[in-house]
Amino acid sequence: MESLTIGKVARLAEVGVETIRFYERKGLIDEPPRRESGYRQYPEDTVHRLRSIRRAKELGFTLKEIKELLALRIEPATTCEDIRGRAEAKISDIEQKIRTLKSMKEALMKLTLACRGRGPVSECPVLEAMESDER
Amino acid sequence: MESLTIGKVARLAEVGVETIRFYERKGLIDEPPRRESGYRQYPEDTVHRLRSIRRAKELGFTLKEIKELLALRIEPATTCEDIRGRAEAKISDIEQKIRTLKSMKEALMKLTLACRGRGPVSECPVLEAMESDER
DNA sequence: ATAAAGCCTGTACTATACTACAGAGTCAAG
DNA sequence: CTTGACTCTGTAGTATAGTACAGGCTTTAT
Repeated sequence: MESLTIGKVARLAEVGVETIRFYERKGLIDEPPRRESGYRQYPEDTVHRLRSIRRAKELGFTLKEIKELLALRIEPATTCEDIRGRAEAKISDIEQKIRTLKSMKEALMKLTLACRGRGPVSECPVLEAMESDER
Repeated sequence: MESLTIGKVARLAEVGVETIRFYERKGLIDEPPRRESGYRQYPEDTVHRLRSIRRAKELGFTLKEIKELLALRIEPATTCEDIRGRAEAKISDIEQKIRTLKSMKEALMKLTLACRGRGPVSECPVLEAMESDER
């Protein structure tokens, strides 16, 4: 078990040192043990957690939501019912996101085809796609 | 062709009046014509545009990106090549998002199954999924 | 005709998610 | 054993995306 300084973790996870301390304050990562000097000592898997957070962020989840997602693993098994409920809610959330992304993708593909064929692109299929996804 | 006041548009699009003016300043929606009194007069399709913007935002696109997406329709046909390039870039972007969302969804489904079966949920499949999606 | 509701500009404030110091102590390579 | 890179806490500043007035004119319903 190697242990890493904050700077090393930052470099490996491709985030800023300040970001790590910020996430710690926000409860997204655990407070790591310290040496006598006060320096934080991180286990290697913190790097993965940070990368996970970054990825989830790119998907449009807020830090608050990400915290919830990550919390699903550490909750005691006694609240299993609740965990399942929350996981299922996240699943429909994700499914909705996928559906909307798919229709946007199709719209964009139509657009590129129209471009390829040199046809007129007066109407906006992107807009259409996003509009047709109303619930 | 009905024309709508800002308040009506806001109600129909389910956004705030201030948000519409904000989007106008940011160039996400066109400056509408005004009456003599200075009141904005919107065409009906502004409502759809606003809903589109809201949906794109939920997918993790920033206003800047949304502006780009919307701009794809109004660019003159002369830059067709460029439009196609940008559309294709957005498509791979979207595909990546979909892939990551799918693996998150699968992870969450595993989690709910584990819960259903009352099995131990010590490891975090959500985290795993997000981690295994590294490029 | 008058009052409530709506709209105008402009500025200021909020939440989220960082990012950047300041000032002081710590570590490690030559 | 020093010096430069690193870390600490704490506070302040930035970008994004709104949100909330203030003070004043306009519409509309009664």
